[in-house]
Amino acid sequence: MRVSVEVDGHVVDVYDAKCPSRAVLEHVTSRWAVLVLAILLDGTCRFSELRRRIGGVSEKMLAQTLRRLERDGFVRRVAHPVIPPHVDYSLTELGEPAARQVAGLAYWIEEQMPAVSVARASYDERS
Amino acid sequence: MRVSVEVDGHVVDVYDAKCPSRAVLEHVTSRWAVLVLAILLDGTCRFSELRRRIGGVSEKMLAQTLRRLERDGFVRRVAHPVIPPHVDYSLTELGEPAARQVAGLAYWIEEQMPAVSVARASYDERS
DNA sequence: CGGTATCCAACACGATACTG
DNA sequence: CAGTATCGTGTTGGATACCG
Repeated sequence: MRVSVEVDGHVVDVYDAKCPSRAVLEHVTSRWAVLVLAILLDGTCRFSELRRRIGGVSEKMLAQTLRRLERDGFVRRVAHPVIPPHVDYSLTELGEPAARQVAGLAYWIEEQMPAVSVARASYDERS
Repeated sequence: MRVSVEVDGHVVDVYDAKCPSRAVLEHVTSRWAVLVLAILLDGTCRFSELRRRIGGVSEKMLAQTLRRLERDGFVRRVAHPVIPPHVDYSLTELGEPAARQVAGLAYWIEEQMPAVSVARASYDERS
């Protein structure tokens, strides 16, 4: 099963659920990954600072998100051998353009919120 | 709770879980919405054709995804009053740039898959 | 501080059956 | 054809407790 789409003169193939790139896309656009990437655009950040700035994320989910992004090569994890522990997270060369696109989408959506509200009001009225 | 990020000279604010734009972002980047938007970039499409081209999506989830995108103003639904029913889905003026960004990200990720594989191999080896 | 392990609730999702 | 309704389940995700 293949889905071919043209974007800016390029052909995009989105395969079925078993396509590996679809999994990566889901990692990057997942609930917490979007926010992690956006924050890391600001620069290196520690675990607990990420947790504080995102707000509402559990330790478990943040750790899971970070490990997945690290494994895919978007995030770099540097653990300093000190006590108490000190771990820095930052974007890799691969992660930065990803973060930029994701954050760009977030920014664009925020700009469009008035239009979205209008559309919703219109939809809800018809129903 | 506020997260400020600079992207291309703009300041992006990603608020906490109650921020309305965060919900819209999740709608647009959700599992099936990404694929629906990508396909609709190709042009108008009927319900069953969407279902066929995506592959692996249930009627329920496709309907739910389409309704959410329609309500947010990204997708236009046109029902022709004929028997058997004929319903066309297409992108709105708001939906097209959204679809372009999402599909662009999907395309970019697919390009980076070799790098992702290398990163994964490296990560898995260290563990 | 920066996690992991465990448990449990909510819900996302799919399968199936049914309808205008 | 284009859905809706209902049900069952598997995964997601939060809370809590604990560890190096």
